Formats: sequence, structure tokens, C-alpha cells
Amino acid sequence: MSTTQMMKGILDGCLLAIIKDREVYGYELAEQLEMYGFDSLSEGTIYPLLLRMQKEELVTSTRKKSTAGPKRKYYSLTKKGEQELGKFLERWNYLQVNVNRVLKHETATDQFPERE
Amino acid sequence: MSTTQMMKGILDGCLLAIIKDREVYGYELAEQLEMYGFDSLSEGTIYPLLLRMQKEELVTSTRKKSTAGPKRKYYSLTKKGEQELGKFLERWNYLQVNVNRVLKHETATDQFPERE
DNA sequence: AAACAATACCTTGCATTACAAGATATACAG
DNA sequence: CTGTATATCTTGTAATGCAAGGTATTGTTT
Repeated sequence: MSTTQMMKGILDGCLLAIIKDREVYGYELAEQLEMYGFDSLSEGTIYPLLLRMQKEELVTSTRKKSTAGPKRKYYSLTKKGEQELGKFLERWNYLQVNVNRVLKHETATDQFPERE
Repeated sequence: MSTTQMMKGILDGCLLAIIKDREVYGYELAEQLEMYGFDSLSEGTIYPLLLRMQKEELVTSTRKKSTAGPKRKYYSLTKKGEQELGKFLERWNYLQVNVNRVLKHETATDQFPERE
């Protein structure tokens, strides 16, 4: 078990959430995620993910000049991307509720939790 | 994106949590997880996971007669398993906090959240 | 100009793991 | 003896985070 395994299928939702807030470029996203408390994520993780999401038409990109270095590729959400973000939020919430229920040993049908 | 991707690295922690509570056998775990709200997980998921955890000495197993059907393999946690469960709880908490921070667009260094 | 560092993007190959599909075995009911 | 429910395991596939390595651009230093 490691933290990276727990990121699977969650990281893309996080990227969508950040991109929805404002236009971001890939290199910046790694820094952003660190600010949110994650261990630094390598570019080998983020770039393939962005390319995949663009292929799936969840995001679009436009190249803009950088102050220093090659052009940046800024991403923004499409309508489809917003819908996907919505679905992710649902799934994430669902997951949180269920896992926390397991950890507390409360079944989904517990209607009257016992009090001490 | 799918729910199954989000389960990676989380399911084993859930199994450890259930097993810690009481001795359980594999076939039962699938039913248990459904009770906790998860979509039914196939045995093709659970058995390999249990075997791996036993190999890693996180759980031990004893065979006991069943009322109907072949012998059941009951699992219990080892000391190492309890430690691993502890580590999982930390990682899970860490993940929850960070993801929810991203979704709210609050950085880890936001000390004074704005009020409206 | 040449060399270097920082910025920025991308590709290849590997390890992990949930899962479908299928195989095997036991016990009991009809 | 046949069928059904119980119970476990194996094989192969798909998804994806990541390390490692590669390329290109700009500004700074020598």
C-alpha cells in the first residue's frame, strides 16, 4: 500500500477542480498540488493526464508566451469537463461516506445508532 | 474515470478495518462491503487481496467448517496488520483533507479563510 | 558567442491493482 | 444423482501514477 495507489482516479478530479477555478498550465499544476498539501507530483504524472483529458474533450488548451522559457499550454474546462467534474464530486463523496462508515463499523442501514 | 479506480489502495485498508473488528471469511467480506454501501465487489477482487495480505503477514487465517459448503477461511489481524491499518488511517485522513482542500480552493497555508 | 541554468513540455516502460470470467470443491435438498 | 447455494482460487486485462530520460526556449553569465 502506498499513497500513490490511493491517488488513482482521484488526481484527475483534482485537476479538473483546479482548472475550473482558473486557466492553468501543466508545469504550474505540480506546484499547485503541493500548495494543497500533496507530495510533489512528477510531470510524468500530470502531462499524460492532461493529454488524456484533452483527448476526451474535458479540457481545451491554448499556447501563450512565457516570461522565460518555451510557450505555456493553458488549459480550461469544456462543458463536458464540467459535467465530468460533477460526476467526480458525486463519486468522491460516495467514497468518503462509505469508507468512513467501514472505519466506524456503521452499516448503511443503521437507522438508529446506539448511544452509550 | 470510474469508481473502481478510486478504490485502488483503499480497499485493502477497508478489509483490514473490518477484519480487526471480528474474524471474517472472504466470501462474507463481499457481502459486508455491500452493507457498508459499496457496489458489490467481486470475489476476484477480494481473494487475491486477502492472499497478498497474508503473504505480507498482515493477516492470518484458520479454516473452519461451514454449515453448508466447503470450509471457510477466517482471517484475523496480526500485530503488523494493526500497524498497517494505523498507517492506512493516516494516509486516508491525509488524502481526504487534501482533496477537500482542492475542491474548496483553499491552500494548505491559508491561515485566515475569508468570510462573507 | 558559448555555456549554463531555469522554465516548460513530452515519451517510454514499469509496477500496482480492481475485476471479469472461469475452474474447483463441498454440502444439502429434491 | 442432479441441482443449487456456498466457498475458494487462478488467469488475463485495463487503468494509471511515476521514475527516468529527452527536447525546446529564454535569459544570464563567462
